[in-house]
Amino acid sequence: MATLKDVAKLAGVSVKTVSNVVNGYDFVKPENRKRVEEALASTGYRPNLGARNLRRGRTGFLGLMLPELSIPYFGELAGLVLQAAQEHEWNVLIEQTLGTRERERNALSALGPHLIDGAIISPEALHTDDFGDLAPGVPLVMLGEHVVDVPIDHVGIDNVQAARIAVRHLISLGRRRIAAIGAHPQRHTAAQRLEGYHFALEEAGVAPTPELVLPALRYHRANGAEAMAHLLALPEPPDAVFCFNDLLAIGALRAAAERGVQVPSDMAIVGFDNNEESAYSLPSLTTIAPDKAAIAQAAVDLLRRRIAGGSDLAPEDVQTPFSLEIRNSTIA
Amino acid sequence: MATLKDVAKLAGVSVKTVSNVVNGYDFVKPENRKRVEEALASTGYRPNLGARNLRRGRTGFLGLMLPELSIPYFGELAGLVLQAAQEHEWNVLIEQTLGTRERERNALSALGPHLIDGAIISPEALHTDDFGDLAPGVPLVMLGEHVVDVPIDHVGIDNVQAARIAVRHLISLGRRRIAAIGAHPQRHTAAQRLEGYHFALEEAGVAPTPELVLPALRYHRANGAEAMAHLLALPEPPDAVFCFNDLLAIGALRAAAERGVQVPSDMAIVGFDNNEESAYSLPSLTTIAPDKAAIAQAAVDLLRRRIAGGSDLAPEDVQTPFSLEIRNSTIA
DNA sequence: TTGAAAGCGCTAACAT
DNA sequence: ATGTTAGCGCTTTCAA
Repeated sequence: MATLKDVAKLAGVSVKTVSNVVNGYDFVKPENRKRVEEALASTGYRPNLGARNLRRGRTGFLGLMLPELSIPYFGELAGLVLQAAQEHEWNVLIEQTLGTRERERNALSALGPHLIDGAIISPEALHTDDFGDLAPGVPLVMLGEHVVDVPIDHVGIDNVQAARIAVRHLISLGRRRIAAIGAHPQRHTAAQRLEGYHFALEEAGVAPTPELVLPALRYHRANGAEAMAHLLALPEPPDAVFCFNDLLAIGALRAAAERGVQVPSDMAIVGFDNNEESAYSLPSLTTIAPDKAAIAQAAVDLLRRRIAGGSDLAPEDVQTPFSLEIRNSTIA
Repeated sequence: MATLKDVAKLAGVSVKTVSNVVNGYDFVKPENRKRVEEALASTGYRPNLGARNLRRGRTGFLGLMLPELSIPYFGELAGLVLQAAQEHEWNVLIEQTLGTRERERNALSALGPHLIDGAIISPEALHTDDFGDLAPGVPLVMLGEHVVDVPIDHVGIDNVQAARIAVRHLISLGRRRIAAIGAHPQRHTAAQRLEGYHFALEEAGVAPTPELVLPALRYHRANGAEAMAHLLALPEPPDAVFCFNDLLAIGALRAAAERGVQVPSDMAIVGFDNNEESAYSLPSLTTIAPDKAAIAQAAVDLLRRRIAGGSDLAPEDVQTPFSLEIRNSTIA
């Protein structure tokens, strides 16, 4: 592998001149520039990024901490973050945490400042205190969950409002016995979506029914199926369900089908996330569709701002748009 | 950020001794070891990986080139590769190509030897010649597609056999008019699966019907729906379809449902990949289930072997196991 | 067992 | 406009 020195020797100039050419410094004698460019081409020179970054004091990497790539929402999001980062010549290092606090803490401290210039994190179980032993100086952007008392940048949608719109849609369809699947004692987003759910019920004058609010330990398809099975075994089952994500909804859809419950006539279902698969389920899923590209873009932009601007900037909270995607799980 | 030097000064020893402790070198005087460990702890020292790797001549990174993280198969696979790589203290750098030759070539040359120790690539459109201008010296493992005349390691399943088993399953169910969705002029795996399809028909004494073999430009849900719509418009539609991946099958499922065609009674459907979502579709999808964890593991192992052993080793071809997952899209 | 020092490839301050 | 050189933080050879 050719080094700057090799190229310099071949072109008969100093490393400085070669470095100047490589880095697009303007003031190089045309003749020298030409010789250098030829030498560059003939050696197939490629800068050693490790060395460059060592010298520059940056790494060229962004960290992306998320629960699991196999979860559609995160797979889709990660793809978009990769694209947004690529536009600024950042490579992205993905760290999977499986949503456990233990691994989230590890990831947080593993993302040392030597390895990355900044990180986008999508925590699920992290506590406020976990940010204490964090390597300082690593710019962070938090996605989704919003741990309020940690002063870092945040990108997400208005979960309360989104949930409210989802449930309002069910109410507009004449449903009154509306369940919720996905309550979770620790998760902030769960609390917000639950709040939106209650909000919508209240503004429609529907009394809340605690037995219709089901928890979900994890937000996988199996959990949704389980919860729906439970609801259908109730003396008086609901006529609609708002699921806190699409996977829960897909699971609910299956549990309903297995029991011969017709969706949407007997039971309307709304999800959250707009996974690609949700447009193809049978019936297709009505869901809240966050603008994932906007989330990825905002996260990368926020990181750039903070890497450039330093830690004295006040933490920002960017709200990205979303929409309600109406499909056949609520309207035949 | 504390450096080795800082720690050495604090502990009153040389950097060498600190380095010895950090790297687990055994022969350090217990007393010094203790002092160093204390200094390490009190400074919160973290090695600068860039510097370490610069010195060691390795980077600590693995490249992973794939079409798109939002495609479930690749999302799931990427997650498993990350896990396998983590066991050997490798970070993984993911490069998305969207399956275009252009971007696959770029990715290949971008994965310079300075950046990564080796790469796992899952090409879709790459030609043999594209490997020519490849930075040499970068150990490569190819997944899925098997460009035969490029001498690099390969991991995959026996596609011919898998397809044969899938179609044989349909035949065992009494189906005789069996379509295939996913033919593609350039893709090697498509050719193999088609071969297995023909193989199974032949050994059952079923005459092949060219009009039942449908191409798919891309392997997305929409393409499957389109192809199925085409098949159902035929004067004599098939009674079964073998789709070259699960996304095509999910699309086919939907197109069938939209036209009131009952699956599996009127039409049996088999997929390929065993995406997580396929266990939850309605009906659930019978599919070929490759052992993705085994693929990820084998790829990382092969890379380790080659990074250690050099380029003189003969290219290996590892076949990983798979199974036929029978669900309700073929048997009610 | 440990210290001193070279050097990985690069950038940039300084000198010319 | 370009050459010389220090030094980023680390590992490792050589000497002691």
